[in-house]
Amino acid sequence: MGYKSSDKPKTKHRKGLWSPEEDQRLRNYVLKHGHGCWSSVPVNAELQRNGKSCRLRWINYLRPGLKRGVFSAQEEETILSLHRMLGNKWSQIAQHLPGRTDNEIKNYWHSYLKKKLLKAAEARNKTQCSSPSSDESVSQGFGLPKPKLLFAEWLAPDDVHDGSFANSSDQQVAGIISRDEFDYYWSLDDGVMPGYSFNEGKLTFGGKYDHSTTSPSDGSSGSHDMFGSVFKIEDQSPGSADHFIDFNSGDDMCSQFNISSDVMYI
DNA sequence: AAAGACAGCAACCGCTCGCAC
DNA sequence: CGTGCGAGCGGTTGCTGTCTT
Repeated sequence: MGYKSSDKPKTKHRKGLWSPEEDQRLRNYVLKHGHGCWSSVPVNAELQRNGKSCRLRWINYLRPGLKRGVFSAQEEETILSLHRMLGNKWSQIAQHLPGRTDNEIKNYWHSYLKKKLLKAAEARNKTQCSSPSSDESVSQGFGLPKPKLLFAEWLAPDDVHDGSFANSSDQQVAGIISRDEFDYYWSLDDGVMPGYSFNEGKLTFGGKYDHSTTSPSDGSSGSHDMFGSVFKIEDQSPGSADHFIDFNSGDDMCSQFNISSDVMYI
């Protein structure tokens, strides 16, 4: 690995902060020619940076349509909801926040949201340390508002599109979908989901989370790996077929989501 | 006013993945 | 099938501005 000193590439790439001139060069070049192959961008744009650095600068700072400034409460809640589902998949989270970059979201998480979660957890632990049910604090997601996951299959199209369902459904569905995430954030016996039960790894409602269909082929699919499971939604209308979201399929599960406001539709 | 501590953010680094050969 | 290369991602680092002592 690595080069002997005599074999090192001749080009000395600049590092550190970008100057306004460099930004201007990169912006002009990409807007005019597109980036194409990033490794050729610095050469063509006469920048003493490497392609990787150019790409990052463009994506995180120069790209048109970027939203700068503080995150709104709605964006914050979206990040929290998605992070509970996806973990540190910043690029996937960023896809649901137009104008925000993965780097920005990641920084925001590390500098603010993570601390906020910890504080909330501490506060909850303090208030509940005398309570007999310590698990409850965990199942309620550090005291944060529960994400609202709605299954579009169940909704009238109008409801899905105008969001009215979302505004009236807080007591109908609130939660997220992996089994352990259920354990973690979803209090199934707290009455918010009448008619739903969770038995032997199966969530039974109109649809069910069928843990028995989990593929064991990938040993890495631990019990905390929602992607190692198949989420099965049974349409409640007679004669209709079951629907699966197969987290083993390799498909980007986010592509199957439609997020509107703070509500995620499947 | 100066120095140290801290927080936020931009950028770098190392790794993985996909693709072409 | 193995190798090389480019792109993309996530963790980490380090710079800079602000706050505290």
